[in-house]
Amino acid sequence: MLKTVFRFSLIIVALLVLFQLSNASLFIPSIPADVVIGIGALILISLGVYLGGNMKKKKVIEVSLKAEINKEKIKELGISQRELEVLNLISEGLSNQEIGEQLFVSESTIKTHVSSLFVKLDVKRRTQAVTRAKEWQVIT
Amino acid sequence: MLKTVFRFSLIIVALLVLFQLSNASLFIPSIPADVVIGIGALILISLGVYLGGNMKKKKVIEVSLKAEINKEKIKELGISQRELEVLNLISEGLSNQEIGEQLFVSESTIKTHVSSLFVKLDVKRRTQAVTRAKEWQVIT
DNA sequence: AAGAAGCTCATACTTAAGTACCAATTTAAT
DNA sequence: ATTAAATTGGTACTTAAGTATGAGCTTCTT
Repeated sequence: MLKTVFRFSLIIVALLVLFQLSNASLFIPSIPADVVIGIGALILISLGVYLGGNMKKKKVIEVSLKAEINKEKIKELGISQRELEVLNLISEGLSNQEIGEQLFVSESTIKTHVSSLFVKLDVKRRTQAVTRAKEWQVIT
Repeated sequence: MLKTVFRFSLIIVALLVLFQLSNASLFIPSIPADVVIGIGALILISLGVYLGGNMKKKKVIEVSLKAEINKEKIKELGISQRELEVLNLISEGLSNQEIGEQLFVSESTIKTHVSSLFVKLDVKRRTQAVTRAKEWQVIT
């Protein structure tokens, strides 16, 4: 927001400078008006490139960051908080036992969560679960 | 390339139009010079935004597309063509048997490739292999 | 020609993954 | 307070994954 204000200020300043220059050129014949206009044009184009570039950049970054997790989809699938944790650890390549150790529960519990996840994601294997979950933006 | 030429043509045309306008304003007092300059400035800034926007856009897209596969890394790890195929199918969630069917070889062969891959990627499980391979840009 | 590397396949084995059922406990919602 | 959902855990079982080893075959290089 502050940056936007800053940019508009820049535009205004640039315009004022341009007006001053044009007035000067009209009263000082030693500097041709064409040269002044040319310089002004270059400055304005540069300014436009700067402003436009930043705008586009932000847009792209926002898009790539927004494409992360779809909470509605998770709810729609009925995936619980705990299941989501397990799913993320699966995607990191951990075994059921390792996941159990990390979450301080037994391997049996993890197996229950995993089986439940497979039903909700409609898959048969954990590798499939990972790709499917990324497809559906359940994980990143 | 053609687009670049087109853009520069646009710049030149815009400059010429601006010069004409400025000349006209100097001889036709009914139109204040300030107004002409203001309009010209707006046109130039718009042009700059358009040009700069496109440039940045291309840059970002190139970066996001370039971050795909690191062939040198694959060579460095000594991963063969066939192993790479198997690795990609693993990342898609296929079982050893399914991979064998898809590549018209036995499950035994796939197991051999998989074990070989695990050594090269320094992992113990196929889920780990996928995350490691993506880390190292061996697959996308 | 001989060796190296890649691809293939098999057997035998161990381990992890996944399924099916059941059940106790906790937590959140009605 | 009662129902429903979530979390936890167990047993018993089947299936897939992964390891180890050996071997035949092709291709490419030296």
